[in-house]
Amino acid sequence: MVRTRFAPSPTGQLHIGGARTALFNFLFAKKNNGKFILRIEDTDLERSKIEFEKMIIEDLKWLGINWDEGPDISGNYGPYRQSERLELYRSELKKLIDKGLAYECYCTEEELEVQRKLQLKEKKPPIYDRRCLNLTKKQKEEYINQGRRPSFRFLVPYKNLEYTDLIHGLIKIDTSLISDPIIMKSNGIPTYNFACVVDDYYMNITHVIRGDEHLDNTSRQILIFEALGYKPPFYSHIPMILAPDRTKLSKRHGATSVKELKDLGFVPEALVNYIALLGWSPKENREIFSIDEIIPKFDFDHILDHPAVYDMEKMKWINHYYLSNILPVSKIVEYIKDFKIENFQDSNMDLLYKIVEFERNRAYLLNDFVQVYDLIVNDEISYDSEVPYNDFSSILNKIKDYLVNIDFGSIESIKEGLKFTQKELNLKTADVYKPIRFALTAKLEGIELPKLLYLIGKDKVMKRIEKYLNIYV
RNA sequence: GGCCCUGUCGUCUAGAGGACUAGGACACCGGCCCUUCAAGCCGGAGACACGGGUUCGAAUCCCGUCAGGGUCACCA
Repeated sequence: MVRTRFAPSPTGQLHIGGARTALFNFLFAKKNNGKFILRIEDTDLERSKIEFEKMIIEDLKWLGINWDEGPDISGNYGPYRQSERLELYRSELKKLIDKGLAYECYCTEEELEVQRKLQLKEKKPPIYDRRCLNLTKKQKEEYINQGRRPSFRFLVPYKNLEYTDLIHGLIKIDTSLISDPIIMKSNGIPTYNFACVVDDYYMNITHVIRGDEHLDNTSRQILIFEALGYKPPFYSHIPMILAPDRTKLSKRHGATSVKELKDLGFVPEALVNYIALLGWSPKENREIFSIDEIIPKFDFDHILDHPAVYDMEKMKWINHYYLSNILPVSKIVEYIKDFKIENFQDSNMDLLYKIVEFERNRAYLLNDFVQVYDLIVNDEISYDSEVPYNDFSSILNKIKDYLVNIDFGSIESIKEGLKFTQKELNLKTADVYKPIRFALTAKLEGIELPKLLYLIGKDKVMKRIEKYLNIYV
């Protein structure tokens, strides 16, 4: 039985890269009728916050990536928070100590830092020199008397290690180049590389799918698996997602967390579709897939092994496609209500539905609907005095006389009315449309004018035009 | 600096030695539609990092160079 896991540390919001890692783990598990596990790696006491865990869980659920076992669901391999598994790590550490494969280290962080800098300065790789490996009992006592608490290091066996990564293929490493990693901190909390191994083993994880940045950790982890006498899982290191400047994605690159993207007006179906296509592609020339359509197609053969730069424009296009072609109007309305929309009253539900119907073919983000909503509901229009369009007044004075007589019953009748007006006044379409739109919204572009008029209604249309005419006499 | 990973249009990618005049999508440019702005439809431009091999034949295999990324924490 295939078992995969997504193991975020709750030290921040769910990142687009993390979301994709979760997605791939989810897809692979589902494809193989396996289980997908959510494990919280909260061994960093300083930075881990329960709020972040909640946010990550919320974002994952919003995306439609659901797990079979996790901190909020019972399972046979729990608990699913590392902070609740401390006893296990300690007993596993003891096994290593008994085998002579882990040793106490009394070096302080400051001492290690000094040594590291020295090595780097001499252009040497910063590797721990094992100075604490053969400490006598007396030396240890002295350190303890000084008030030092030991951390534990894993004794790396020097050899040529080979393993197969499901995406990169055969990987060879000379382990003598690896520093003995600290596996248990002096505060009694395990370190990532240790807790991860212990949990992957005890949770029966068969496939570890994670970002390329963990490739170097893998050799350490396999070594620990072997030292414990456990069989390591299969590893798949998926390429990283890079910012447009080809560096690691970070805050300074703008919206990169799922929450931010959600607040920008992206819809989960589109987001999932887009991130699935970053680093993976199906055989067909197709761009639009629902998560359920991807599951049977998903395989490691089509995961790329080079990083992908993420492109907000394409993400927007996919969002636009879902808004205009895929999602039902009711679903979009639901998302909009969930979205930040000020002064919304349930009595305007009908209006919202109409806006979605009329505007979906133009909208790229949910925010586009909200803007139209505001345009229609808000009668306080602030015309930018800088805009030199006061000359609309004379035309508008003529147009309004025709406008009063137009039948606002349907979009078609409005269209006809406008055409009639335009012909009577011997004007171009633009010369009729632009002034009306500007008087109504203080903008020169947007939703189709007849639709705008229909949604605002004749009364308000006439009032707004009068108001405009009063300002620009 | 050591080690590891990677290099196809600006970006995401198709490509598993001959089907490649290198295909698709976003963005870009042009046209059509509508005598508004868009959307939509049609078309255009645009890439195998470089240099050596191997082979009858290389985007595809090998080596080197260059370039990018990752990593070397009592962070994960």
